[in-house]
Amino acid sequence: MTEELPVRGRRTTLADVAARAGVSVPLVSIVMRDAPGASAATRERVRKAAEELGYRPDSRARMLRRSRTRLIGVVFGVQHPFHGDLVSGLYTAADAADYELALSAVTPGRDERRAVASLLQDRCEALILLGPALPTSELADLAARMPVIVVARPVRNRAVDVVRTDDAAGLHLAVDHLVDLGHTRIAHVDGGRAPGAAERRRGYREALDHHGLADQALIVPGGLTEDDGAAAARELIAARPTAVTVFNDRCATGVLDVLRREGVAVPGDMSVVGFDDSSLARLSHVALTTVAQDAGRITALAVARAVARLDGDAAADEREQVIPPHLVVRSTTAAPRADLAAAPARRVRTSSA
Amino acid sequence: MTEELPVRGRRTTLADVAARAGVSVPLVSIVMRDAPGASAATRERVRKAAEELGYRPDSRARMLRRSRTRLIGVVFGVQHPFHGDLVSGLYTAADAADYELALSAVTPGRDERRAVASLLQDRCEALILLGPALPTSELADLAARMPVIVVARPVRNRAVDVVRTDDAAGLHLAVDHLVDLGHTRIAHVDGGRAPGAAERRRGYREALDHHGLADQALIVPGGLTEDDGAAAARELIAARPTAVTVFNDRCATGVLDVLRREGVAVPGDMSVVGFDDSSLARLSHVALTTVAQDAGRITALAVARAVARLDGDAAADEREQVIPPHLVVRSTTAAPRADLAAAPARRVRTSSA
DNA sequence: GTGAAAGCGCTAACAA
DNA sequence: TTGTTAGCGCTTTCAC
Repeated sequence: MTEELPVRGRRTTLADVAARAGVSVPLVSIVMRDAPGASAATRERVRKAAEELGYRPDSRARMLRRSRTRLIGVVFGVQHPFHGDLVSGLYTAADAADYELALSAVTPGRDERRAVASLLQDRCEALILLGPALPTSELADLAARMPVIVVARPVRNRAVDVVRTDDAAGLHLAVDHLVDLGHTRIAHVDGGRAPGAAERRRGYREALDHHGLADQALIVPGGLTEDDGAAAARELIAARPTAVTVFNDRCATGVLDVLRREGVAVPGDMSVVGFDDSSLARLSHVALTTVAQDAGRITALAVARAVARLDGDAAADEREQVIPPHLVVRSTTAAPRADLAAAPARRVRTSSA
Repeated sequence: MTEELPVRGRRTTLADVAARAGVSVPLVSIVMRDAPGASAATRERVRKAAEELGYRPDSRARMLRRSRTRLIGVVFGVQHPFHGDLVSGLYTAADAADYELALSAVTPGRDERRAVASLLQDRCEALILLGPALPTSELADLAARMPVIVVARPVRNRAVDVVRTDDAAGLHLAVDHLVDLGHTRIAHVDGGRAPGAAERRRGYREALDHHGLADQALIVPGGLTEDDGAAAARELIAARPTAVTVFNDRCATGVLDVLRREGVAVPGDMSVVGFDDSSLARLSHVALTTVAQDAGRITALAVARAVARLDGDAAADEREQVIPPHLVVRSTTAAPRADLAAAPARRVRTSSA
């Protein structure tokens, strides 16, 4: 308790603790690491000395000396809310596996290459990249040096491991749900060239096809942001499907906002389904029906895979792990109104009374 | 270009490069650091060897050897969008000052204490804490060990440096703007115990007072999230001010959404001002009038202060740097409707036609 | 301009 | 159980 905080200046080292406890340096090391090879009495004394000096081990020196650093590098986008969920999960998983995480952010002024380079200098043993935009060839080059786990982006290359949500299955869930409610004219606002967008488009088409609705397919160009959704909403208002699946929750929020402002009731006149189950979707006043990615499972698998590669296990395993999403039904989906279900598009304006 | 990527396994070291170039290890070190003391010819040869081997310096060994690590630790909240802007700015500023950043995230499962502890082990020379919730006493303890710069939270303790937006001034700007437009009944949705909330409340009161509107003050309990705003909106609908200043943009978004859904036109029936100028506010379909924090300036000053403390400069300077915000006028504020400006509250429902 | 020797803080291997 | 010796990859004297 009486941690006598050392003045700013030279750090307290093992040698300081050793001197104070009257033992050798390696013995202190043994005690600090809880390694076998010291008597209970010594441990006691050493711990006390360390506490009194406010000693903190130097992870750099430790990693330098050990052959292993037990350090996993993580590249994430500082703007992307879902990456926040993933980073949280990664910490938990790494902790359980007794690994440390080194975070490196991608920002408007710092690209992925720089983010990766700094992690290489830090001597990370493996890299976990969240939704990277790097070309496959560079990912493969990296993977030649160290285990690389790509999260939330499909990569066709056997050198890297991939953990991602089954995006196509997610759209099947969404479309099936809407069809169950009685919808037949279901549009899709896509994500352009964003990671996962192609799979979601494909899932949408497949699902419509599966229900014999292929000729009703309508794909509206969208994107990742609320603004993209807002723009897409204007097209939706013209085309008037009774339901729409949207690339992600942010985009869906933009859709919702414009729809409502233009007098199109949701879900009365149009049902909307998002993707991600981000905090946006959960907001009580938004209450967006959405496809949830299992961030906890994805991150656990990503770390597990990194650890397996490092330990040399499972080297022949499947390279890609595709995690099924699940549907979270909230308040933006409902059965189509009787007069809309079959009839062609018409202009509708609901009084909210 | 022909970077012959070494197989996974032992890292390439200075010794490898030295052997390949046919020189000694220290000489390679000199070349890699661009330090004086090597002939042009040697530099050329060494660089070539390093490139061919794909050599990357080991930052841990380097920091261990140098007395200085030139490493600044940053604690940020992975959920908070504004922290993303700040982290971006910090990277830029650190880069310019030739410092590295070590990021440590606060997540639902990882508290500030842990985040700080890991940075201490990494031998950071200074700590920048974004909106920390740690008690002042702990901040002071930390500051006894190393320079601590707190961003976006006022701290009454001479041991730590603080860089923050002038929250009170921000509310003056907002209220002045609304008064200029002709509003007299201006409410405030507050941020509860969030960092900065008290100052914003105070600024709101002061500004009203300054305009002789103190008796019109109405503070509605709010919070940081959209949901908090949604809840507050219900109270606003009952009280019917003609304008409202809201703790932050997220909360303001919740307010906006509920107001509009309940048929209260913005800015027709009620003007709304946010705080932060987050990406939310900038969205074209939201177009929120808001008080902008100068993230670039805040982060530049935070890094500059950390560097100054480390270099021993300016040790006697002011401990707290308060940055003036500025108002960004968008589309959620306008003059009050003639019948609302003076008249007491009444129920209004606008047809959007 | 270049190389040899020492040491940052720590841990692994061995000896006592 | 404990101490001694060596060395991780790098930078810093200090000779040559």
